[in-house]
Amino acid sequence: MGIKGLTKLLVDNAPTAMKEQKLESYFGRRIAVDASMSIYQFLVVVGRKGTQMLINEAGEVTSHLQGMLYRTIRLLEAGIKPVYVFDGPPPDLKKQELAKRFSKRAAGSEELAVAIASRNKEDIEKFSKRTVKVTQQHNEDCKRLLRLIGVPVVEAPSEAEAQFAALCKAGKVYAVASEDMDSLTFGAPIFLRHLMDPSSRKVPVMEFEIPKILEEMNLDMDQFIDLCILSGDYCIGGLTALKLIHQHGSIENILENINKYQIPDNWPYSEARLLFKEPIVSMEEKPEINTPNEE
DNA sequence: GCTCTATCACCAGACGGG
DNA sequence: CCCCGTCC
DNA sequence: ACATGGTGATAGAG
Repeated sequence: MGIKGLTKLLVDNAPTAMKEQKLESYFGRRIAVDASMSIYQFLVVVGRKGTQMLINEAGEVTSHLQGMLYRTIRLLEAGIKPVYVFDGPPPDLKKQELAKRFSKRAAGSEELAVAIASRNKEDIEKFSKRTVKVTQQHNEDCKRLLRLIGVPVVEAPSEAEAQFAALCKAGKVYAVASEDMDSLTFGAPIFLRHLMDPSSRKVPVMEFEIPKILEEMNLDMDQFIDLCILSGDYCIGGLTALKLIHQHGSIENILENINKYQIPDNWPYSEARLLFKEPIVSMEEKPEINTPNEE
C-alpha cells in the first residue's frame, strides 16, 4: 500500500532530492523490479476483452508471459539489466489487507456473474478486472520465462519491495524501479518511478535519492520511516506529520505530547516500523546473469 | 489577448500494419 | 504520428 | 487497481 501524498511532500520539501532523468542514463545499469506487481498489471490489461485473455492451446492464460517478455525486451534494448524480484509469503501485519482484497475479489466475482447473466458488456469489462489474482502458477511461469532468456530472478523470503531495497543498499543493483513509494521507506538508496512508461506517454523517469531526501528534510532514516508510517497508516497529512516529527522526533514522543489527534485503537506502528527497519530479506541471493537458453 | 492556475474527465502493455 | 487489431 | 497519479483540455483570474 502506498503512502498517500509522499510525492507531493517531497516535491515541496526536498525538491533537489528528486530529478528527472532520461532512460539512456541507466544504460548498462542493473535495476530491480517488482515482478508480482508487473504480473498483476499484465493480467489485468494484456489482451483482455471482457473475460477473455490471451491463452495457449490448453486454455491456460498467457497474458502475463506476453507482457513480461515484451517489457523485458524493451528494457534490455534500452541497455538496462532488469533483476526481477518475486514476493514470498507476506508478513502477518499484511494479513488483514490481504483479507480485504480477497473479499473484494469475491464481490467482484459475484457482480461479474450478474453482469454475464444480463449480458451487460460494460459491467463485464469492469468486474472481470476485479477478479484478477496473481497465482503461484503465474509466478512460476514468469520465473521460467525469465530464466530461459537469461534474466536474473530473485525470490524474496517475504516482501519483494523489502528485498529489492536490500539489494540496492548492498550495491547488487544500481537502483530499484517501482510505482510504490514504499520502496523509499524500505530505504532503497536510488528509487525510480515511471521507468516502464512508454515515451509516448511523455512522462520522464523520476529519480529519488534517499540520502538527499534525509539531508534536505533534516531527518534521519528512523524519522523518515516514522514520517511515512504517520502519514500512511494514520489519517494526517504529510506536512503535518513532518512538522510533528521535527518537533518531537519520533512517533512515541508525538503520542506522548499530543492528544488532539485521534489515535486508532491498538495502532501497530511499532510493528510497521519493524517491517521497514528490519524486514525479512535474503542476502545470499546474488542475481547472476545467465546465458540465454537457446531452446 | 496573454499567462498562470484550478478543475475535471480520462487513461493505465507492447507491437506493427495501414 | 494515430488508429486499431493482434499477441495466445 | 473502483486506486491513484499524471495528463491534456477547458475555464476563470489577474
